[in-house]
Amino acid sequence: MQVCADSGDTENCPIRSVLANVTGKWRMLIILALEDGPLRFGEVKRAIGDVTQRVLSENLRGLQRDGYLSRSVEPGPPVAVSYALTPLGQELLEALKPLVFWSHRRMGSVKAAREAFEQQPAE
Amino acid sequence: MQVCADSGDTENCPIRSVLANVTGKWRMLIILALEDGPLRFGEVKRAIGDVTQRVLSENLRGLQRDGYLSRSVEPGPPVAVSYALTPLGQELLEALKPLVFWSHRRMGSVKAAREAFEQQPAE
DNA sequence: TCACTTGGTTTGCTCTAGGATACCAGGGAT
DNA sequence: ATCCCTGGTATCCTAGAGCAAACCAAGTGA
Repeated sequence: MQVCADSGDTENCPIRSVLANVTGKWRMLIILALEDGPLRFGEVKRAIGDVTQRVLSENLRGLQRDGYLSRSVEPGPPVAVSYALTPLGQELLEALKPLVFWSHRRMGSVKAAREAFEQQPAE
Repeated sequence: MQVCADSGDTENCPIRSVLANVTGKWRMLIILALEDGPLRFGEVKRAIGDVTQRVLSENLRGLQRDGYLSRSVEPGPPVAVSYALTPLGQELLEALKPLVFWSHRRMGSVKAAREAFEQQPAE
């Protein structure tokens, strides 16, 4: 495969320089939330549920910075700010899907492994 | 798609309960390093490059806990401990590949977006 | 004038992943 | 006796992600 994981070439390792910014507790959730079209700030917040405004706006800015989503302000009476996936963000979403589907199918196996491991730290 | 990202149902959200443990700075790298067969502790460390023993053994334990890899000790004169992907771990690797390939192809776009964003915080 | 909405920012805290360094145990080799 | 090899563990510390709660600004409506 030869993807990296070798030599401390952090700068040119796609995992370290790209994927590291997709991890974190919220970013994947935000990208998935935007799958079906643009959402406003409050809608994203409601979709995810338990994220604070500060953390959400931080993460949105981070995703915008990496080019995954765009931010547009429509200055109606109550200022409306909406976020949408860019083409790059949609590509990322597609690349992400196999992983998301897999985790959905295998969640049970992982939880079982977890419990099994907890019970026998013997040996 | 309907994968979660809605309602604070953390427990049954595959992203939060499964994928959150694959993130972190080292775990993907470890899984990729083990793609071509079992490796011993020192070999994993050398493959990744700049990880401390403490952090590496923590992460290996975490991946073992979730059932992605197995640990086997062969008590030769210098004790040899080797790690290998389990079938579950290999499935995870397959699900991970599209994302890894994508990040490899698009690393340039992401870096460009990053630079463009830094230069115009105007407006 | 005051309260309410949306979409934030600011301050200050906590919690945990990760980092540096040292030590340990079993068995060589010298 | 002493030092090296393996694969760790023990301690202590730092930095950054995330949290809570307050504040802010523009506009609306009563």
